Amino acid sequence: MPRNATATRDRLIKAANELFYGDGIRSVSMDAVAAKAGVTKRTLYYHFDSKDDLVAAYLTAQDQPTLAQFARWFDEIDGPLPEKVAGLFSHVATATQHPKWKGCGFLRTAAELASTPGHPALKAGAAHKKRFEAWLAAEIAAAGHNEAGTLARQIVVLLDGAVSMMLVHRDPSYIETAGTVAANLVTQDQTGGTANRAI
Amino acid sequence: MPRNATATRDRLIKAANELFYGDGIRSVSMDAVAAKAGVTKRTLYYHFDSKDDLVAAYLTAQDQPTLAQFARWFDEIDGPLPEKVAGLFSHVATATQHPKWKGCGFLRTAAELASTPGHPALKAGAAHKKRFEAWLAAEIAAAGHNEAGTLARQIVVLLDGAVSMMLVHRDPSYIETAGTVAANLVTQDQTGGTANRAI
DNA sequence: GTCTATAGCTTGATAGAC
DNA sequence: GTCTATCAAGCTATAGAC
Repeated sequence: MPRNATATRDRLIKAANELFYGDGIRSVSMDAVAAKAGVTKRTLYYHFDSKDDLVAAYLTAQDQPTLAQFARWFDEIDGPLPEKVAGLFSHVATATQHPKWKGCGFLRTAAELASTPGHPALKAGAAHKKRFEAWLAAEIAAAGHNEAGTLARQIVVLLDGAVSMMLVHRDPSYIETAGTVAANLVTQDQTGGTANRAI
Repeated sequence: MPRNATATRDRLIKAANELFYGDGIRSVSMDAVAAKAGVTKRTLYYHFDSKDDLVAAYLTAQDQPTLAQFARWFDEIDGPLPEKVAGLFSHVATATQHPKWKGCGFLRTAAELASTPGHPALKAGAAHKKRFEAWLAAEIAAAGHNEAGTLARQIVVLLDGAVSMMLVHRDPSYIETAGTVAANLVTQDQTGGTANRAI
Protein backbone atom coordinates (compact mmCIF):
# COMPACT_ATOMS: atom_id res chain seq x y z
CA MET A 1 0.00 0.00 0.00
CA PRO A 2 1.76 3.17 -1.15
CA ARG A 3 1.65 5.96 1.36
CA ASN A 4 2.74 8.45 -1.28
CA ALA A 5 0.10 11.08 -2.05
CA THR A 6 0.84 11.24 -5.77
CA ALA A 7 0.71 7.47 -6.15
CA THR A 8 -2.64 7.33 -4.36
CA ARG A 9 -4.02 10.12 -6.49
CA ASP A 10 -2.87 8.34 -9.63
CA ARG A 11 -4.51 5.12 -8.54
CA LEU A 12 -7.74 7.01 -7.85
CA ILE A 13 -7.70 8.57 -11.31
CA LYS A 14 -6.97 5.20 -12.89
CA ALA A 15 -9.90 3.66 -11.00
CA ALA A 16 -12.11 6.59 -11.98
CA ASN A 17 -11.13 6.14 -15.62
CA GLU A 18 -12.03 2.46 -15.70
CA LEU A 19 -15.34 2.96 -13.91
CA PHE A 20 -16.50 6.24 -15.48
CA TYR A 21 -15.57 5.15 -18.99
CA GLY A 22 -17.02 1.70 -18.44
CA ASP A 23 -20.30 2.54 -16.77
CA GLY A 24 -20.87 6.29 -17.18
CA ILE A 25 -20.55 9.15 -14.74
CA ARG A 26 -23.76 9.16 -12.74
CA SER A 27 -24.04 5.40 -12.44
CA VAL A 28 -20.68 5.15 -10.68
CA SER A 29 -20.55 6.04 -6.98
CA MET A 30 -17.69 7.57 -5.06
CA ASP A 31 -17.75 4.40 -2.93
CA ALA A 32 -17.07 2.33 -6.05
CA VAL A 33 -14.12 4.49 -7.12
CA ALA A 34 -12.58 4.40 -3.65
CA ALA A 35 -13.04 0.64 -3.40
CA LYS A 36 -11.50 0.05 -6.83
CA ALA A 37 -8.48 2.13 -5.85
CA GLY A 38 -8.17 0.27 -2.57
CA VAL A 39 -8.73 3.27 -0.28
CA THR A 40 -11.61 4.55 1.79
CA LYS A 41 -14.00 7.22 0.67
CA ARG A 42 -12.48 9.64 3.15
CA THR A 43 -9.13 9.37 1.37
CA LEU A 44 -10.81 9.95 -1.97
CA TYR A 45 -12.36 13.15 -0.61
CA TYR A 46 -8.96 14.18 0.72
CA HIS A 47 -7.57 14.15 -2.83
CA PHE A 48 -10.64 15.52 -4.66
CA ASP A 49 -13.06 18.12 -3.40
CA SER A 50 -16.12 16.58 -5.02
CA LYS A 51 -17.32 14.09 -7.58
CA ASP A 52 -17.38 16.83 -10.22
CA ASP A 53 -13.75 17.53 -9.42
CA LEU A 54 -12.88 13.85 -9.86
CA VAL A 55 -14.73 13.62 -13.17
CA ALA A 56 -12.83 16.62 -14.50
CA ALA A 57 -9.54 15.11 -13.36
CA TYR A 58 -10.42 11.83 -15.06
CA LEU A 59 -11.09 13.48 -18.42
CA THR A 60 -8.09 15.79 -18.15
CA ALA A 61 -5.86 12.78 -17.53
CA GLN A 62 -7.11 11.19 -20.77
CA ASP A 63 -6.18 14.20 -22.91
CA GLN A 64 -2.48 13.63 -23.57
CA PRO A 65 -2.54 9.81 -23.79
CA THR A 66 -5.36 10.03 -26.34
CA LEU A 67 -3.53 12.60 -28.46
CA ALA A 68 -0.35 10.52 -28.23
CA GLN A 69 -2.19 7.42 -29.39
CA PHE A 70 -3.52 9.19 -32.49
CA ALA A 71 -0.08 10.65 -33.23
CA ARG A 72 1.44 7.16 -32.98
CA TRP A 73 -1.14 5.75 -35.39
CA PHE A 74 -0.55 8.62 -37.78
CA ASP A 75 3.22 8.17 -37.74
CA GLU A 76 2.95 4.41 -38.26
CA ILE A 77 1.25 4.80 -41.62
CA ASP A 78 3.50 5.24 -44.62
CA GLY A 79 2.42 7.00 -47.77
CA PRO A 80 0.90 10.29 -48.88
CA LEU A 81 -1.49 12.26 -46.69
CA PRO A 82 -4.77 10.80 -48.00
CA GLU A 83 -3.53 7.31 -47.10
CA LYS A 84 -2.42 8.46 -43.66
CA VAL A 85 -5.86 9.94 -43.02
CA ALA A 86 -7.61 6.81 -44.25
CA GLY A 87 -5.30 4.74 -42.08
CA LEU A 88 -6.26 6.79 -39.04
CA PHE A 89 -9.89 5.79 -39.52
CA SER A 90 -8.85 2.16 -40.00
CA HIS A 91 -6.98 2.22 -36.71
CA VAL A 92 -10.04 3.66 -35.00
CA ALA A 93 -12.20 0.96 -36.57
CA THR A 94 -9.88 -1.68 -35.15
CA ALA A 95 -9.92 -0.07 -31.72
CA THR A 96 -13.72 -0.11 -31.64
CA GLN A 97 -13.64 -3.91 -31.98
CA HIS A 98 -12.19 -4.24 -28.49
CA PRO A 99 -14.81 -5.75 -26.14
CA LYS A 100 -14.31 -2.94 -23.64
CA TRP A 101 -14.79 -0.19 -26.22
CA LYS A 102 -17.76 2.01 -25.38
CA GLY A 103 -17.45 5.05 -27.56
CA CYS A 104 -15.45 8.24 -27.13
CA GLY A 105 -15.19 9.09 -23.43
CA PHE A 106 -15.14 12.80 -24.18
CA LEU A 107 -18.28 12.67 -26.31
CA ARG A 108 -20.08 10.41 -23.86
CA THR A 109 -19.28 12.75 -20.99
CA ALA A 110 -20.49 15.74 -23.01
CA ALA A 111 -23.72 13.84 -23.65
CA GLU A 112 -24.29 12.77 -20.07
CA LEU A 113 -23.44 16.16 -18.54
CA ALA A 114 -25.22 18.25 -21.19
CA SER A 115 -27.53 19.68 -18.54
CA THR A 116 -24.69 21.23 -16.49
CA PRO A 117 -23.15 23.75 -18.92
CA GLY A 118 -20.33 25.07 -16.77
CA HIS A 119 -19.11 21.68 -15.58
CA PRO A 120 -15.28 21.53 -15.46
CA ALA A 121 -15.31 18.13 -17.17
CA LEU A 122 -17.13 19.65 -20.15
CA LYS A 123 -14.45 22.30 -20.45
CA ALA A 124 -11.75 19.63 -20.28
CA GLY A 125 -13.52 17.63 -22.98
CA ALA A 126 -13.95 20.61 -25.29
CA ALA A 127 -10.31 21.58 -24.79
CA HIS A 128 -9.21 18.07 -25.73
CA LYS A 129 -11.29 18.10 -28.91
CA LYS A 130 -9.82 21.48 -29.86
CA ARG A 131 -6.30 20.18 -29.25
CA PHE A 132 -7.00 17.16 -31.43
CA GLU A 133 -8.31 19.35 -34.23
CA ALA A 134 -5.29 21.65 -33.93
CA TRP A 135 -2.88 18.70 -34.03
CA LEU A 136 -4.57 17.36 -37.16
CA ALA A 137 -4.50 20.78 -38.81
CA ALA A 138 -0.78 21.04 -38.07
CA GLU A 139 -0.13 17.63 -39.62
CA ILE A 140 -2.10 18.59 -42.73
CA ALA A 141 -0.34 21.93 -43.00
CA ALA A 142 3.03 20.21 -42.63
CA ALA A 143 2.10 18.06 -45.62
CA GLY A 144 1.81 21.22 -47.69
CA HIS A 145 -1.88 22.03 -47.69
CA ASN A 146 -3.07 25.61 -47.46
CA GLU A 147 -6.60 24.79 -46.32
CA ALA A 148 -5.39 22.71 -43.39
CA GLY A 149 -7.81 24.28 -40.91
CA THR A 150 -10.85 23.59 -43.03
CA LEU A 151 -9.74 20.06 -43.84
CA ALA A 152 -9.03 19.27 -40.19
CA ARG A 153 -12.46 20.51 -39.19
CA GLN A 154 -14.14 18.41 -41.87
CA ILE A 155 -12.21 15.35 -40.78
CA VAL A 156 -12.98 15.69 -37.07
CA VAL A 157 -16.69 15.97 -37.90
CA LEU A 158 -16.43 12.77 -39.94
CA LEU A 159 -14.42 11.01 -37.24
CA ASP A 160 -16.72 11.91 -34.35
CA GLY A 161 -19.76 11.14 -36.49
CA ALA A 162 -18.35 7.74 -37.39
CA VAL A 163 -17.57 6.93 -33.77
CA SER A 164 -21.08 8.00 -32.74
CA MET A 165 -22.71 5.83 -35.38
CA MET A 166 -20.47 2.94 -34.35
CA LEU A 167 -21.72 3.32 -30.78
CA VAL A 168 -25.34 3.27 -31.97
CA HIS A 169 -25.18 0.49 -34.54
CA ARG A 170 -22.01 -1.41 -33.59
CA ASP A 171 -21.21 -1.54 -37.29
CA PRO A 172 -17.64 -0.56 -38.26
CA SER A 173 -18.59 0.03 -41.88
CA TYR A 174 -19.65 3.55 -40.86
CA ILE A 175 -16.04 4.24 -39.92
CA GLU A 176 -14.76 2.94 -43.25
CA THR A 177 -17.30 5.09 -45.05
CA ALA A 178 -16.19 8.16 -43.13
CA GLY A 179 -12.52 7.35 -43.72
CA THR A 180 -13.05 7.14 -47.46
CA VAL A 181 -14.81 10.51 -47.52
CA ALA A 182 -12.05 12.06 -45.41
CA ALA A 183 -9.29 10.71 -47.65
CA ASN A 184 -11.10 11.99 -50.74
CA LEU A 185 -11.41 15.46 -49.23
CA VAL A 186 -7.65 15.53 -48.73
CA THR A 187 -7.02 14.27 -52.26
CA GLN A 188 -9.36 16.84 -53.77
CA ASP A 189 -7.76 19.71 -51.91
CA GLN A 190 -5.48 21.02 -54.65
CA THR A 191 -4.33 24.21 -52.99
CA GLY A 192 -1.08 22.58 -52.01
CA GLY A 193 -1.70 18.90 -52.08
CA THR A 194 1.02 18.20 -54.59
CA ALA A 195 3.57 20.61 -53.15
CA ASN A 196 6.61 19.26 -51.43
CA ARG A 197 7.10 20.33 -47.86
CA ALA A 198 10.87 20.63 -48.43
CA ILE A 199 12.43 23.80 -49.79
CA MET B 1 -57.52 15.44 -14.00
CA PRO B 2 -58.20 12.96 -16.81
CA ARG B 3 -59.14 9.51 -15.63
CA ASN B 4 -58.46 8.08 -19.06
CA ALA B 5 -55.59 5.61 -19.11
CA THR B 6 -54.28 6.66 -22.52
CA ALA B 7 -54.32 10.32 -21.61
CA THR B 8 -52.42 9.63 -18.40
CA ARG B 9 -49.90 7.51 -20.21
CA ASP B 10 -49.39 10.26 -22.80
CA ARG B 11 -48.84 12.84 -20.08
CA LEU B 12 -46.30 10.56 -18.43
CA ILE B 13 -44.38 10.14 -21.69
CA LYS B 14 -44.48 13.88 -22.30
CA ALA B 15 -43.11 14.52 -18.81
CA ALA B 16 -40.47 11.84 -19.34
CA ASN B 17 -39.44 13.45 -22.60
CA GLU B 18 -38.96 16.89 -21.08
CA LEU B 19 -37.04 15.59 -18.09
CA PHE B 20 -34.94 12.86 -19.74
CA TYR B 21 -33.99 15.06 -22.68
CA GLY B 22 -33.37 18.04 -20.46
CA ASP B 23 -31.38 16.43 -17.66
CA GLY B 24 -30.36 12.97 -18.82
CA ILE B 25 -31.64 9.53 -17.90
CA ARG B 26 -29.95 8.64 -14.65
CA SER B 27 -30.21 12.08 -13.11
CA VAL B 28 -34.00 12.08 -13.40
CA SER B 29 -35.96 10.12 -10.79
CA MET B 30 -39.24 8.34 -11.20
CA ASP B 31 -40.57 10.69 -8.50
CA ALA B 32 -39.72 13.65 -10.73
CA VAL B 33 -41.48 12.18 -13.77
CA ALA B 34 -44.60 11.35 -11.77
CA ALA B 35 -44.67 14.80 -10.19
CA LYS B 36 -44.24 16.53 -13.58
CA ALA B 37 -47.14 14.51 -14.98
CA GLY B 38 -49.29 15.31 -11.95
CA VAL B 39 -49.72 11.74 -10.74
CA THR B 40 -48.23 9.65 -7.97
CA LYS B 41 -45.40 7.25 -8.42
CA ARG B 42 -47.76 4.34 -7.95
CA THR B 43 -49.70 5.41 -11.04
CA LEU B 44 -46.49 5.72 -13.02
CA TYR B 45 -45.61 2.14 -12.08
CA TYR B 46 -49.07 1.06 -13.11
CA HIS B 47 -48.41 2.27 -16.67
CA PHE B 48 -44.74 1.28 -16.93
CA ASP B 49 -43.09 -1.79 -15.43
CA SER B 50 -39.80 -0.10 -14.67
CA LYS B 51 -37.67 2.94 -15.36
CA ASP B 52 -35.99 1.14 -18.26
CA ASP B 53 -39.43 0.55 -19.72
CA LEU B 54 -40.27 4.24 -19.42
CA VAL B 55 -37.00 5.31 -21.01
CA ALA B 56 -37.65 3.03 -23.99
CA ALA B 57 -41.18 4.40 -24.33
CA TYR B 58 -39.83 7.96 -24.25
CA LEU B 59 -37.36 7.34 -27.09
CA THR B 60 -39.86 5.33 -29.13
CA ALA B 61 -42.33 8.20 -28.89
CA GLN B 62 -39.73 10.57 -30.34
CA ASP B 63 -39.14 8.46 -33.44
CA GLN B 64 -41.99 9.50 -35.73
CA PRO B 65 -42.14 13.20 -34.72
CA THR B 66 -38.42 13.52 -35.35
CA LEU B 67 -38.64 11.89 -38.77
CA ALA B 68 -41.63 14.06 -39.62
CA GLN B 69 -39.73 17.21 -38.65
CA PHE B 70 -36.84 16.34 -40.98
CA ALA B 71 -39.24 15.48 -43.79
CA ARG B 72 -40.96 18.85 -43.33
CA TRP B 73 -37.65 20.69 -43.48
CA PHE B 74 -36.66 18.74 -46.57
CA ASP B 75 -39.91 19.50 -48.37
CA GLU B 76 -39.74 23.19 -47.51
CA ILE B 77 -36.51 23.68 -49.42
CA ASP B 78 -36.80 24.37 -53.14
CA GLY B 79 -34.11 23.55 -55.60
CA PRO B 80 -31.92 20.64 -56.69
CA LEU B 81 -30.89 17.90 -54.29
CA PRO B 82 -27.55 19.41 -53.17
CA GLU B 83 -29.39 22.54 -52.06
CA LYS B 84 -32.01 20.51 -50.24
CA VAL B 85 -29.29 18.61 -48.38
CA ALA B 86 -27.44 21.79 -47.50
CA GLY B 87 -30.72 23.31 -46.35
CA LEU B 88 -31.31 20.35 -44.03
CA PHE B 89 -28.06 21.14 -42.23
CA SER B 90 -29.01 24.81 -42.07
CA HIS B 91 -32.32 23.93 -40.43
CA VAL B 92 -30.48 21.79 -37.91
CA ALA B 93 -28.06 24.62 -37.22
CA THR B 94 -31.00 26.91 -36.49
CA ALA B 95 -32.62 24.33 -34.21
CA THR B 96 -29.44 24.02 -32.16
CA GLN B 97 -29.67 27.72 -31.32
CA HIS B 98 -32.74 27.12 -29.20
CA PRO B 99 -31.88 27.63 -25.51
CA LYS B 100 -33.36 24.25 -24.62
CA TRP B 101 -31.37 22.38 -27.27
CA LYS B 102 -29.08 19.78 -25.69
CA GLY B 103 -27.95 17.57 -28.52
CA CYS B 104 -29.59 14.59 -30.17
CA GLY B 105 -31.68 12.69 -27.62
CA PHE B 106 -31.00 9.39 -29.37
CA LEU B 107 -27.23 9.86 -29.39
CA ARG B 108 -27.17 11.12 -25.81
CA THR B 109 -29.15 8.10 -24.63
CA ALA B 110 -26.82 5.77 -26.53
CA ALA B 111 -23.90 7.48 -24.78
CA GLU B 112 -25.38 7.37 -21.30
CA LEU B 113 -26.58 3.76 -21.54
CA ALA B 114 -23.52 2.42 -23.36
CA SER B 115 -22.81 0.06 -20.46
CA THR B 116 -26.15 -1.77 -20.77
CA PRO B 117 -25.97 -3.30 -24.27
CA GLY B 118 -29.37 -4.94 -24.46
CA HIS B 119 -31.33 -2.00 -23.10
CA PRO B 120 -34.64 -1.55 -24.95
CA ALA B 121 -34.03 2.18 -25.28
CA LEU B 122 -30.79 1.48 -27.17
CA LYS B 123 -32.69 -0.71 -29.60
CA ALA B 124 -35.30 2.02 -30.06
CA GLY B 125 -32.57 4.60 -30.71
CA ALA B 126 -30.73 2.41 -33.22
CA ALA B 127 -34.00 1.65 -35.02
CA HIS B 128 -34.74 5.37 -35.27
CA LYS B 129 -31.32 6.12 -36.76
CA LYS B 130 -31.79 3.32 -39.28
CA ARG B 131 -35.20 4.69 -40.25
CA PHE B 132 -33.74 8.15 -40.71
CA GLU B 133 -30.97 6.80 -42.93
CA ALA B 134 -33.50 4.80 -44.96
CA TRP B 135 -35.74 7.84 -45.39
CA LEU B 136 -32.80 9.91 -46.61
CA ALA B 137 -31.69 7.17 -49.00
CA ALA B 138 -35.21 7.02 -50.43
CA GLU B 139 -35.26 10.79 -50.99
CA ILE B 140 -31.88 10.65 -52.72
CA ALA B 141 -32.95 7.71 -54.87
CA ALA B 142 -36.15 9.53 -55.80
CA ALA B 143 -34.00 12.40 -57.06
CA GLY B 144 -32.40 10.00 -59.52
CA HIS B 145 -29.17 8.90 -57.83
CA ASN B 146 -27.98 5.32 -58.12
CA GLU B 147 -25.65 5.45 -55.12
CA ALA B 148 -28.37 6.65 -52.78
CA GLY B 149 -27.50 4.20 -50.01
CA THR B 150 -23.85 5.23 -49.90
CA LEU B 151 -24.70 8.92 -50.07
CA ALA B 152 -27.26 8.62 -47.27
CA ARG B 153 -24.77 6.84 -45.06
CA GLN B 154 -22.12 9.49 -45.69
CA ILE B 155 -24.60 12.24 -44.91
CA VAL B 156 -25.85 10.73 -41.63
CA VAL B 157 -22.25 10.39 -40.46
CA LEU B 158 -21.69 14.06 -41.27
CA LEU B 159 -24.95 15.09 -39.62
CA ASP B 160 -24.43 13.17 -36.39
CA GLY B 161 -20.80 14.28 -36.27
CA ALA B 162 -21.82 17.91 -36.71
CA VAL B 163 -24.44 17.65 -33.97
CA SER B 164 -21.91 16.00 -31.64
CA MET B 165 -19.34 18.73 -32.24
CA MET B 166 -22.04 21.35 -31.72
CA LEU B 167 -22.80 19.80 -28.33
CA VAL B 168 -19.12 19.88 -27.36
CA HIS B 169 -18.14 23.33 -28.67
CA ARG B 170 -21.50 25.11 -28.99
CA ASP B 171 -20.25 26.42 -32.32
CA PRO B 172 -22.71 26.09 -35.26
CA SER B 173 -19.94 26.55 -37.81
CA TYR B 174 -19.26 22.81 -37.52
CA ILE B 175 -22.75 22.18 -38.87
CA GLU B 176 -22.23 24.55 -41.78
CA THR B 177 -18.93 22.83 -42.56
CA ALA B 178 -20.62 19.42 -42.53
CA GLY B 179 -23.50 20.70 -44.68
CA THR B 180 -21.12 21.98 -47.32
CA VAL B 181 -19.30 18.66 -47.47
CA ALA B 182 -22.61 16.78 -47.69
CA ALA B 183 -23.90 18.98 -50.51
CA ASN B 184 -20.64 18.55 -52.42
CA LEU B 185 -20.86 14.77 -52.10
CA VAL B 186 -24.31 14.88 -53.70
CA THR B 187 -23.11 17.21 -56.44
CA GLN B 188 -20.11 15.02 -57.22
CA ASP B 189 -22.21 11.88 -57.46
CA GLN B 190 -22.67 11.71 -61.21
CA THR B 191 -24.22 8.26 -61.45
CA GLY B 192 -27.63 9.76 -61.90
CA GLY B 193 -27.47 13.26 -60.52
CA THR B 194 -28.69 14.86 -63.70
CA ALA B 195 -31.34 12.29 -64.55
CA ASN B 196 -34.96 13.24 -64.35
CA ARG B 197 -37.08 11.26 -61.96
CA ALA B 198 -39.98 11.35 -64.45
CA ILE B 199 -40.40 8.76 -67.21
C1' DG C 1 -2.89 10.93 4.59
C1' DT C 2 -5.60 7.43 5.83
C1' DC C 3 -8.79 5.36 8.81
C1' DT C 4 -13.90 4.11 11.06
C1' DA C 5 -18.34 5.67 11.38
C1' DT C 6 -22.33 8.09 10.08
C1' DA C 7 -25.28 12.01 8.90
C1' DG C 8 -28.92 13.34 5.83
C1' DC C 9 -31.05 12.62 1.80
C1' DT C 10 -32.74 10.29 -2.55
C1' DT C 11 -33.45 6.28 -5.12
C1' DG C 12 -36.38 2.38 -7.67
C1' DA C 13 -39.93 -0.25 -6.51
C1' DT C 14 -43.94 -2.25 -3.64
C1' DA C 15 -48.14 -3.06 -0.09
C1' DG C 16 -52.69 -2.50 0.37
C1' DA C 17 -56.97 0.65 0.36
C1' DC C 18 -60.66 2.30 -2.62
C1' DG D 1 -56.49 3.42 -12.24
C1' DT D 2 -55.17 6.18 -8.77
C1' DC D 3 -54.23 6.99 -4.09
C1' DT D 4 -51.24 7.19 0.79
C1' DA D 5 -47.50 5.26 2.95
C1' DT D 6 -43.22 3.01 3.18
C1' DC D 7 -39.32 -0.07 2.47
C1' DA D 8 -34.45 -1.29 1.91
C1' DA D 9 -30.67 0.25 -0.43
C1' DG D 10 -27.97 3.60 -2.38
C1' DC D 11 -26.03 8.26 -2.66
C1' DT D 12 -22.58 12.55 -1.69
C1' DA D 13 -20.23 14.39 1.71
C1' DT D 14 -18.45 15.11 6.53
C1' DA D 15 -16.85 14.38 11.76
C1' DG D 16 -13.21 13.21 14.35
C1' DA D 17 -9.38 9.81 15.65
C1' DC D 18 -4.55 8.66 14.74
